[in-house]
Amino acid sequence: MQLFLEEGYKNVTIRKIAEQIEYSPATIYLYFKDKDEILSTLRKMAFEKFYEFQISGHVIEDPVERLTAQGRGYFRFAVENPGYYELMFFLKEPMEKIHKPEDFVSEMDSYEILKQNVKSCIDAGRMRTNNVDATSFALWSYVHGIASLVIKRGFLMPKEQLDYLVKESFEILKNTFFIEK
Amino acid sequence: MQLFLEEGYKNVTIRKIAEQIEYSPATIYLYFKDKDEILSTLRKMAFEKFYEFQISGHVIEDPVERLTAQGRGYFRFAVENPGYYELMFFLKEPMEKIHKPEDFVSEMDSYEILKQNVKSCIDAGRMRTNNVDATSFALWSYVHGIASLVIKRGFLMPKEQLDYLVKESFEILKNTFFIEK
Amino acid sequence: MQLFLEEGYKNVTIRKIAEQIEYSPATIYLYFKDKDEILSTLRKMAFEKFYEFQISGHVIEDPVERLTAQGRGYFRFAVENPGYYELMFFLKEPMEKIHKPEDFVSEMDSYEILKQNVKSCIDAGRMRTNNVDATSFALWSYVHGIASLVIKRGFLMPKEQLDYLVKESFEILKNTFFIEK
Amino acid sequence: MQLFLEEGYKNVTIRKIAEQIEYSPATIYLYFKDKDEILSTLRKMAFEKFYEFQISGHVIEDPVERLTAQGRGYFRFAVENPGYYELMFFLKEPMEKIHKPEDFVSEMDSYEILKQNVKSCIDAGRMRTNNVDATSFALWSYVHGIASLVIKRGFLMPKEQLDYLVKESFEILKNTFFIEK
DNA sequence: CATGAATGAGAATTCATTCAT
DNA sequence: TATGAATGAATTCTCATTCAT
Repeated sequence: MQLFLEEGYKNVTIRKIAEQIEYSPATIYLYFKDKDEILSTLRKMAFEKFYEFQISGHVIEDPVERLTAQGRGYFRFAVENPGYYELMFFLKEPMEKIHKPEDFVSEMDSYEILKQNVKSCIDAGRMRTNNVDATSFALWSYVHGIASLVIKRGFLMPKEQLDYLVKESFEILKNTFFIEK
Repeated sequence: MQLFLEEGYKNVTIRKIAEQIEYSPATIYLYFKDKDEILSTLRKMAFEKFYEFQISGHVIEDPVERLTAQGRGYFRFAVENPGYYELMFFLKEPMEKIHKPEDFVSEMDSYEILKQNVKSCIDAGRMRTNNVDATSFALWSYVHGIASLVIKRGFLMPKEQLDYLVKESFEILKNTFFIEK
Repeated sequence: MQLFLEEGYKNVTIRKIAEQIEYSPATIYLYFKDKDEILSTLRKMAFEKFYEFQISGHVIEDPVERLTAQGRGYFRFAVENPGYYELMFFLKEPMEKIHKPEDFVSEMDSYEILKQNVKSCIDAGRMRTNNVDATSFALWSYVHGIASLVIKRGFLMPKEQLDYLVKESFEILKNTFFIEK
Repeated sequence: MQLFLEEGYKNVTIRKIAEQIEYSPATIYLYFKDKDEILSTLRKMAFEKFYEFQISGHVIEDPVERLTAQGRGYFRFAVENPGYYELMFFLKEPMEKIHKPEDFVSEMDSYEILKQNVKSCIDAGRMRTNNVDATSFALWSYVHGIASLVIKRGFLMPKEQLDYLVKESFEILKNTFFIEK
């Protein structure tokens, strides 16, 4: 994982992994069937770590606050762990061969939490929208979009400007989607 | 480019390019320094094609309609040309070595159009927000987020459901950001 | 052996053997010095099984019938157990290192039976030849040749044609070598 | 080929070939698609060399002499070039993937010559048999059997004894199949 | 302007074997 | 008697790149 995070997908080779962990390449095959299984495992780990981040705000009473916390957590996870995020949402490779539904469990789990939180907000009359599914998808898209641009296009502008735009975007999000108490 | 779009990034090799264009691999090096330069050029081409798509709605009078057209065009471009979109926004490779500002001209050009359109809408009192930069970034994020999820995560749900969520998300976007005439 | 017969020489690996017998690879080395010793043992087993096949017609009174039965048995064994036959007569591998005479005991035993049967036939004045050794070798060659061609080159022609040629070849063998009663 | 003949099939690796020819392994792939294509080519070469051997007695007038010459040529080729013979008749490997009929042309060509020669002998009333196909197959089997035993089992007895048995076997062959002038 | 011929570096994977426990 | 853990040495194959011509 370290290798992946520091050197990027293309540099994750069996040999480099072996070097890193100070074992022989052959040893790796005692624990993983092939390279895909390694990547697939890393992906699962990333989603699990992500899930923990996502449920951390679960205890917050106020639904809007709770949803906001989840969004904030989502964004922070993404920008603080761009490697994980890459693994989770950008990488095509390990996916192509592995379509075992179980591999997408935690991905869907996180999405479920989002939907529950959205539902709470709508039930509490705190959102301008009333369609749980659509709103959840919209919010996910929004935050995922911001995170993606920051990660992949952040270098196009100075950090301060980017931070400002992100902050304001979240402000807009709040103002446009939510109804103040 | 054809090779890239049809076979995906991983299958774009110098040899296959040479075969496709019916020249020898060595010849390619007369026109491009290395593979990165090829990818970088393809990237530029993708952005140029994208720019044309983006500018096509330029003549529309009504600012909201114009902005909406741009958004629609953006989304359609993305889902109809996932190969180009990959090249533009997901691929890390050719970026890493080349940071010549000129390579980002058309990317920024498209962004400028967006900002102009947003400004027109705000000036016409048709948006709930009033910060041009932030709103532009927010809208970009939103649409980019939807497109990204469709492209990279679309297989997680049936097509009809996905289409429905996308449609509703755009509806929400319209309702939350814009003020009806 | 099962592994050998079902998957062919190339697929007999220590690991697969270990899996099959539900022991660890290391355990195998408690019983066999190395892989060659395993193959060599299998070879011996093949020859033993072959030997049983060969003596089965031992009780037949008439010497020609007895010899014919042995030949028929030989051929049937070969085509019905091409795996064993491969192990016995085509495989070079285990031979190269091991030249212990004891490994060839049963091979020679079968050959002895052949010689005895040939001798009985000659003594009974039923063969056109009178040199026991040479005739035995000639018959062995003949039948081994047919079997080899069937096993290794059978795919070159339709099964019916092959069957026909084999049948006729044996007919010729009978007519040319033996004297009718 | 040299490598094959001297070190045997199992030792023919791309790397060793590269070493032998003093080129890099990669270069080999410029001329051959993969290892199978190399082996397949070697096989074809072996059959071509074999064919020349087979055809060499073609000018002999007397049919029995001609057929005998072919048989002698066959046997000599086999024992003098056991490597080639292995490649042609014992090796399973390269065959499995390649079943292009053209690869068996020269194999069949040699067989055709045999059949013609047998036919001449039968027509000349010089054989005890009268079925061209069956007799050809029988003769092929016989000689192939002798050759195979010599190549693969020759070490089981002293050379002189083996030579004696071979000589006598051919004598028997002559006496049992042919009719003296 | 074009390429034939070549390769160094590296990729994933497999296997027989060892040895401390 | 058994093995978990490990590996050195191979294996086939691919790719971007070079350079004399």
